[in-house]
Amino acid sequence: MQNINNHLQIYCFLANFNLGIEVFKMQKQDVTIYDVAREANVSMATVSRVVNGNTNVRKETRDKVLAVIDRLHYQPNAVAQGLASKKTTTVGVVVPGLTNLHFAELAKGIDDIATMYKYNIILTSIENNVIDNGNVIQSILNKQVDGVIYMCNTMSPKATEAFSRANIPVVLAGTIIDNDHFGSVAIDYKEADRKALELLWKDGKKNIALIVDDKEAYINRGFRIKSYRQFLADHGIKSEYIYDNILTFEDGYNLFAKLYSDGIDAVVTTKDITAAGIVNAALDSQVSIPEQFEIISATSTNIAKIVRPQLTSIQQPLYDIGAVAMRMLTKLMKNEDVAEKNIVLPYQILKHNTTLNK
Amino acid sequence: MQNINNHLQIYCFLANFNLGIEVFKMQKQDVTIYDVAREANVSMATVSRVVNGNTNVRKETRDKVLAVIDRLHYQPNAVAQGLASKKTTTVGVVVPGLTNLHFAELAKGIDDIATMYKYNIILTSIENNVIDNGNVIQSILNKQVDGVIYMCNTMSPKATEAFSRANIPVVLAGTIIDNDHFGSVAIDYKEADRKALELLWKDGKKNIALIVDDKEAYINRGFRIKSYRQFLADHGIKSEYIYDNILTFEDGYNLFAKLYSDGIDAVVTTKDITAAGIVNAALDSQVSIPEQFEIISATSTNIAKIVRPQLTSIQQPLYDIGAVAMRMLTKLMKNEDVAEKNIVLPYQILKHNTTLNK
DNA sequence: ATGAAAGCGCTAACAA
DNA sequence: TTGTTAGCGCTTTCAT
Repeated sequence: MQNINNHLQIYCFLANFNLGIEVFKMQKQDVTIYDVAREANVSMATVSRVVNGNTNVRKETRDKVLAVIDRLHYQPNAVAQGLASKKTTTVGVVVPGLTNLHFAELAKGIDDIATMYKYNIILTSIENNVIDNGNVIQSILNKQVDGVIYMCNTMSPKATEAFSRANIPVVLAGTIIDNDHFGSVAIDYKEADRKALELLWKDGKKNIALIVDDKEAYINRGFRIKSYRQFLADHGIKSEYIYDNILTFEDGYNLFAKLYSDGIDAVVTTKDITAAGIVNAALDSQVSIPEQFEIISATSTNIAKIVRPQLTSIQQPLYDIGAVAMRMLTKLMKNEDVAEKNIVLPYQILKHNTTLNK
Repeated sequence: MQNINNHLQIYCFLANFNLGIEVFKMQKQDVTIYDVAREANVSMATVSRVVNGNTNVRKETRDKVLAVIDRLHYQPNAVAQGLASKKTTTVGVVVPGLTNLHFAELAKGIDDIATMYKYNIILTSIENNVIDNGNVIQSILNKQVDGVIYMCNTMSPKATEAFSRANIPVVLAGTIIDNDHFGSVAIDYKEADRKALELLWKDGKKNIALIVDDKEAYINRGFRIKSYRQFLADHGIKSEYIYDNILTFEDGYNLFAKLYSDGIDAVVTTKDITAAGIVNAALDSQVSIPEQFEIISATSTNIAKIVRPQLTSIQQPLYDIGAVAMRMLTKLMKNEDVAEKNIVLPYQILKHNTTLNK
């Protein structure tokens, strides 16, 4: 409802814009490498060498050139550099939606390392329920990015094909996809989920459910759900409770009634924002947490510590995942050796107040 | 502390990478506009026209070219396009840190409109307490972005200078800066804060404090703080309580003790994440909200509804601000007329449970 | 409606 | 150590 209002509001504003059009005069860049060369009495090649830190330049020459660069406020045109060198020092970062902290914390790790290595980031989001026909991927590929960090849980065939044709390195960050051409940095999702489930079991909970965003995503299909079924089998539990397509705070809040009527007494959720919804719904229904109902979130952002009672969660090293993924990408982009293309980082289960056992 | 751990962890990982280097073989793009032209028996110019939707092409010719494009999987090189046309269909988005939802919700508005108009986004973050010497700004300018959305609360002289030399449109989103060369989309911060303060006053609170992130930011210095002082003057209040540099949940949590000992009974905070910290600290200190202590957040993200009691807050139309800013930017980039370069959007004060008066 | 040709600003052989 | 030159892949006049 609020979303609808938002959108109505904006369309009104957009409609009210004046649509007059002026002629656009194209103009060349004011000061180019050629100007610097002329002013410094050297060739373009020498200026280029100075700009790129090539050591084959006499110190006096270098200083002379730098002085001119400074005086003219010369700045290299990265587009021209990119065309000539076939390297753009730009990486594509593909995320599944912008409005979640999980992405933000990963992105910080990526950004810090990217900045350290002087790469710029082209950010592209593929919203969850939008069918990606590969266009957005193709669009960043056309921009000649040197590599891509991919954070979505699925990849369309078109996108896969586009990546393979582009022949640039791709590293998955905080996700796993059924494609071993890509590097990856993640945690052991299968093990982490199993530990969370055992924790709930040890607390005496019997009807434990799994709540996921997208059943078909490989990370769920291939790890979380497998882990859950293994857990059920090992404990001789017959009934399986998997709730799918739970994405937002509201989804979580609204799901609780169903969980309750299904007799569920503990859940592992994919996202802490949905866990927050469940917690609040439980409290509003006078269900006591953790005595009557336990929750563990498989993901932990700032939200996990704001919710009261504070969420027990699997704490992934989000910043590290982003940073290590980006570091791996810089190596792949420079064709340096990478010892291990599939890195598994450690995680912790932080026991707070949505579980009994401390 | 957690941050320190994070960083230690990552440095270990980075250090363990193998550093072997291979020679990098540069290769030309596989299929270019030239290949298409040859295969279709037309000139490059014609292919270019087809690619760019120029209508001056016979239908048969167009179809023939499109067939070849399809067969060869031709994709235009955006870098070459950018160099030749001096337009990159890329915009820079500058944000003050990645890890807050306030940015994320604005970014979604920006991203949606950018996608609609086929612009890519180069995302750059300027972390709060880092002195920006203009390098990150210059770096995106060198990439020849066609325009910039700027979301930080301050701008260094170097950055200002770089923008003015680059001569591209800049639109401020959700912020105000002391520079009228830029377009802007925001709400009336002065009025909104005043209304929040009056609300607290009407509830009988007498010692009302203002909590800001950065006293020197123009948006605070020129609007919020002015508004606060006017409020004090109008009510004949002598003592001014402004708390500066409160940025995180923990900052808010830790600040509460001081607020309490200073005799504060109500606050307006800049960010809802710090408000959340204050709320939790108050509850942990057995101070009842809103009876003994009231809080209004001047910003409202998803966090405002997760905190219990739910935050009373000034709800800015974040999505709209981003979307309208981006829409304005598209117009400026195409040299179209823009009726009003400084747009003020409506806001609401959402009364929830951290204030008495409903 | 189509083609020829001159750049866009830079890098990177290759020479000197 | 420095300069010459030929592109990188595309757009855009200007002819035709």
